[in-house]
Formats: sequence, C-alpha cells, structure tokens
Amino acid sequence: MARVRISDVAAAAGVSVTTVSLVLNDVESRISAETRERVRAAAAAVGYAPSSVARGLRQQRTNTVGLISDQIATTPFAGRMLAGAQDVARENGKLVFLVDTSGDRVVEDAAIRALAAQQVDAMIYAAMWHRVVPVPESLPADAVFLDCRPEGGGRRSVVPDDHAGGVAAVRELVAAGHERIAYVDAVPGPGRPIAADLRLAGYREVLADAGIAADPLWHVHGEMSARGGRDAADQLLALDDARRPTALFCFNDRMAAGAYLAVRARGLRIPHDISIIGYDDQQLIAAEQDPPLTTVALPHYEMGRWAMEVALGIRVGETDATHQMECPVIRRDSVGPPPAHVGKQNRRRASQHTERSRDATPER
Amino acid sequence: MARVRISDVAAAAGVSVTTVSLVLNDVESRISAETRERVRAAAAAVGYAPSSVARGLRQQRTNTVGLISDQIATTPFAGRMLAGAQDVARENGKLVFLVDTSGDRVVEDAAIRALAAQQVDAMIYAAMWHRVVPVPESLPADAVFLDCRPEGGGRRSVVPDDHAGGVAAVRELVAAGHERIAYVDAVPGPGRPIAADLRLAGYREVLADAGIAADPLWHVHGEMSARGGRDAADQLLALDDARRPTALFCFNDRMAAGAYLAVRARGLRIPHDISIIGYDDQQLIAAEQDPPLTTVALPHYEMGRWAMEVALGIRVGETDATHQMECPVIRRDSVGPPPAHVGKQNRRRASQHTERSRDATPER
DNA sequence: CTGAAAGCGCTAACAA
DNA sequence: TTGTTAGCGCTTTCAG
Repeated sequence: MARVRISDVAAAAGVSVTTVSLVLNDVESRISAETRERVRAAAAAVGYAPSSVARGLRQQRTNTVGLISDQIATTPFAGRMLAGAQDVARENGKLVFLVDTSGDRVVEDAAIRALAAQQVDAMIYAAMWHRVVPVPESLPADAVFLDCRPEGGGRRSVVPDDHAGGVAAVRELVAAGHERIAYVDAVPGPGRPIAADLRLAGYREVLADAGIAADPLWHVHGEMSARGGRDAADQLLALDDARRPTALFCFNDRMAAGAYLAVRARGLRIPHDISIIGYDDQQLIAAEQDPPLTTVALPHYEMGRWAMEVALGIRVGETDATHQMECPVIRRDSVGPPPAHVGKQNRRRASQHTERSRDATPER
Repeated sequence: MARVRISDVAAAAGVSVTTVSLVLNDVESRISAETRERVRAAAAAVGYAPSSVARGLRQQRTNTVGLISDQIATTPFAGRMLAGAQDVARENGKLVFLVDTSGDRVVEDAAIRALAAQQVDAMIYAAMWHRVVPVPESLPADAVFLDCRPEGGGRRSVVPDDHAGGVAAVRELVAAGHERIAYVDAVPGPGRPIAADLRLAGYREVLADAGIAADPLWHVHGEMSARGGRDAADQLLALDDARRPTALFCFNDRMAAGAYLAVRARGLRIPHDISIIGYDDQQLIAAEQDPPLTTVALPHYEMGRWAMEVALGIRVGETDATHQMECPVIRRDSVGPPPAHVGKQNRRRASQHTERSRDATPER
C-alpha cells in the first residue's frame, strides 16, 4: 500500500496542497471554516500522515534529538535518566535517537556524525556515572552533558550534587544522635569516582561542624561491591568497644549491602546496634534489604529531564555551568539512635544537630 | 555556519553533483580513479557530510528503526535487550529511535504513528517481561515482538524459553543428587507471569522424569520480592525433617535472595544444608549474594539481537512463529549435593540424571 | 480566502 | 567517463 501524500488529500478535498498544508498545520490564516472542515475530513478519510522526512528537509528541523551514551542501556538505574529525557522529549513532540557506544571512542565519533547527518535538533551526551569526560571533537558546541562534566568545562551539564548528598547523609546520622560515624569509602587511585571524594568532603564537613573529632580509623576503603563493603565494614566492627563506630555511611548501596553481612556475621542488629546509610537508592538492593536500607537517592530521572529541557531550549537562562542536582535522603529502617550505653553524655549536642538537619537543602 | 551541500563539493572539485554522489556512495561506476580522488579530497576539505534527511526523502528509506517499549528504559536487565538490538543496528549502519511509552496505550499509539511518519525502515515492539501483549492497531504488520507474544499470534516474536529454563534448573538440582526439590513460585491469579507456569511445567516434568514423586507441600507461593521469597521459603523450612526439601528452585532471583534470608534465619548454610537456584541472573542480586547464587539467565542481549536481525531482514527464513531462546544455567556456589544424611540410597539414580543434564539443550 | 510554484539536498534515469 | 535534470513530499513566499 503506497504512501498517501498531501496531494492525495488535496485532490480528495478539491483544494490545493497549500490549503491542506495550511489547515493541517494550524497556520493562522484566513482559510474558511468550511474549507478547513472539508480538508480535515478528507485527510482522515484517506488516512493521511505527513512525512516528517519531507518536512524535515524543507524546514531544516527534524524534531528529533540524539542521545549518546557510553552504557546508558546496560546500567540499572541510568535507565531512569533515559526515562526523564524521554518524557520531556515526548511532551514536546520530539523523538529521541539513542546510541549506546559501549565506551568505544570510534563508535562514539561515528555515532555523533550519524546523528548530525540526521539533522537532530539537539544532542545530549550522557555517562552512566558521575565523572569527567573528554569532549568528543565532533560534538556540537550546544550539546548538553548528562551525569558527567566536560573536561575543561564551558558546556552545559548536569550532575548529582554528591557533596551535598554526603552532607545530608551524615547529618541524618548526627541527627539520630550518632557521634562515632564511619565512612566506608571506595578505594583510592585511578578509577575512583569523583563522587567518592565529594561525599568524603561532605562527611568531614559535617563531623567538623558538629564538633566531632573523626577517628582516622573510621575511614576505611573497599572495592565497590558487596564483598568490598563487607570486608571494609568488618574492619570497623573489629575495633575495640571504645572506638567502634555506631553508624556507617557507605559509599554506595552495594557496599552497604555488604556491611549488612558483616554486621550480621557478628550477631549485631540493624539499626539497634549499628545504623547504616547508603547511597544511590538502587531499588533492587536498598529496598530489599532486611531491614530496608536508608540511603541517598541519585536524581537520575530529574537529571534526564533537566538535560532534555535545556537541550530543547525549554529551560532557558542556564549558564554554561555545571548544574548540581539535589540528592534526597530516602528514609527507610536502617538508621536509628545509637545503643543506649554509648555517647549518652552528648545527647544534648546531638539534638542541636537534629534541628539543623531539618533546614532546607544544604547550601552550596 | 551553514550546512555544506553536495553542490559545494562538486564546485570545489570541479565536477558535477552526480559525480560526487557516485564516488561518495561507492557506486560501481566508471569514474576515473583520478576524479575519484579529487572528489574525496574536496569533500574532506570542505567538511561535507551528506544529509540523511534529503537522502531519506529521495530513497524512501531512512536507515532508522523504531523501538517501542512499555518500560524498557526503567527496568534493570531489559537494558540488555536494548544493547543487543542497538549493537546489531549499529553494525548495519542503522540508528534506533527509542520510545518508552510507560505502558500508556495512547502514548503508544502516538509513538507508533510518529515513528511511521519518520519512515523508519522497521519497528520492534518490546515488553519488559515475557508476556502476551495486545497488538496495537497502528503497528505495521512486519513489526517484530521482543520479549512478548502478540495476542493471536501470527507475528514474528522472540521470547525466553522459560519451559526449557525450568527444566534446566531442576535438572541441575537433580544432577547434584537432590530428590526433595521445592518450587518457590509466584502467586496465582491475574498478574501472574506466564513464565511462572512454564517454569512450573518444567519443574514437574523433570521430577516425573526422574521418578520423584513431588510432595504437594513443596510447591509454595509468594510475592515476587525478597520478602515474598523469604516467607514462602520459610514454610518449606518449617516442614518436619522427613519432608523438608534439600533444594529450592525459586521463580526469580529476588525471591531466591529472600530464601537466603529464611535459610540463614534458621541457622542453616547454603549450599551445605540446602541448595538454591534462582532465575533471571540479575547481576546486582545473584552475583552479590553470599554465596553467589546459581541461577538461570534470561538471554536479553541475544533476544535483542535476534529481534533486530529479523527486523532488518538480516536473519531470514524466520517463520511467523514465536522464537524461543535458550536460558542457560549460570553456575555459581549455591548448589551442592544434599546433606549426607538424606537420600543417600538414591545416589545412583541421581547420577544418571547427571549424565542427562549434560545433553545439549533440552528438546521440546 | 486560495493557488502556483520554488526549493530543501539528494539520487538516479537518461543524455552526451 | 561525466553532466543534466527530474523528482522524493512538504512548506512557504508571492500572486491572484
């Protein structure tokens, strides 16, 4: 069955193609209501659907946007970014081209060129975790960076505010009355996420702020997996009673899940004996723990929306700077007050911090 | 900076646009090697990139394919399907339009029409879990269904072979020497995945085949979550010694993770006291358990590839039937022989099944 | 209020 | 071996 063209509609309605185009595109014009009606009826009757290809050629806009990513399709929560971007696109009548480069620079370059050849109206360059990315040479200057920062800056980008997230997490613990708070960190060295340093800074800031002298032994490292978290947490639990932390801030939920194992192995209970807070809010991990894990959520969906909104020019006035998006604390059941026999003398000071943690978003 | 057109290249090379088109598209033709070289140089010099929009209009093929899905972007492992489809597309110089409808029929219909207007060369309709889907009216007849079966059949589709997967899982257990094997199933009623019934059938088949009379109490149900799995498994563990199963086949990995909890709560060890096998191979769950969970993998990546290959006509000769794709057993550490004090007398028979389980894909 | 016609950038008959 | 030219289906001046 051959494609039905605008001329078919024109013929059916007994008017010119101009008229059809005018009414179907709602161009403010002086087409009589009667003709308008006739054209619409004819279009419906013959089952007309305009060719966006022809329209794209004529108007030089295709109503499509390209989304290039290293692995957006294969990482669990990054799909949320896609969904956010996708929703905004749809709300605005755009279709999105998705290209997953699996991190291959050659593929990436080819993809960007292919997208440019398609005359996409905008491009978004996404990473699956917060990091600094080299800017592909062929990438248009107005592309927006999603969940990554362009090397050298000077481009619009959106990333999670991991510093504020670290602050929020530790404040949550302080507010519950904890003073001996440990940070179960990722391993130093290359491959270390910048988020790890940002969250660490937040951790230190809150402790200093609360007048708590952090014991260096409370800062432990492990691989970013359940096993790594378990081993790192175990070091903490092995400390003698006077130094053993009552609360753990884990770099991510996988490590937190490992910490659960270490805690359980020693016959301790969460949150009765020890409180744990994670990061990422990975549904399959955090919500399924026993007890469910309190954590800090990565705002993937919102970042996806933001990126698409600025890419389409819906959200204006954004400077060429990096936008930091808030990471909210998701309260579940893994944080409680410290055991009665420790730190009682500081309860008063702790409650001041409770007040504080109720403030609005931490500044910065 | 204005777009550079083919005529610009022609001018720069001192030839006609035809010549440029011919050499740049490698059309077997009698263009002299010298001219060819000159054209290529000119194209590179002016930075020419052909407009796929114009080409699409002219050739009536756009080298794009549309992928409609209910929630492909937001479910963890379904991203693998996208990756598979994506890879095949890229290998063939196609770009894929992704549309996530969040299950909204109106959005879905609009998306299909938009894709048709874009003149995509093919369409794939994907679901995020194996089920029967109503066929959208506007969907082209040659669209291929991914991870779902079209209501009424008669379309090309690919789904996991959940029956064979169930068989493989239970054979794995039988091969290890188990006879008291339970199935931790999803709850009956609406919303029950068809995979649950298929796997159940596989379970029954293998037991019957092995001459094991299944105790009806070994078939328990629970919500498809860790909590549901824990509660269901606990019913099994509460059975008296003579009937308590030594191995659990869980409908999915989440439920298996719950079973771990139940086992641990009773002070039992995996796989020493009880063996567990899951389904799905959700990385974040299965690989991170302690011990790592043996499970059956859903071949998402392969299904994605298959769908794209038939959509593009690369894989030919596929009938209008449903293609079932093998689900391989992923061996980790949660399956071992049953405790020494049970079922010893049957060791011999069990070993026959070991032989059997080494066969190629189970027939059906 | 409506229509004729040009042209978006490209490919492919057909000519030369 | 290369060039001319007619569209692909649509939007949009410009005339009527």
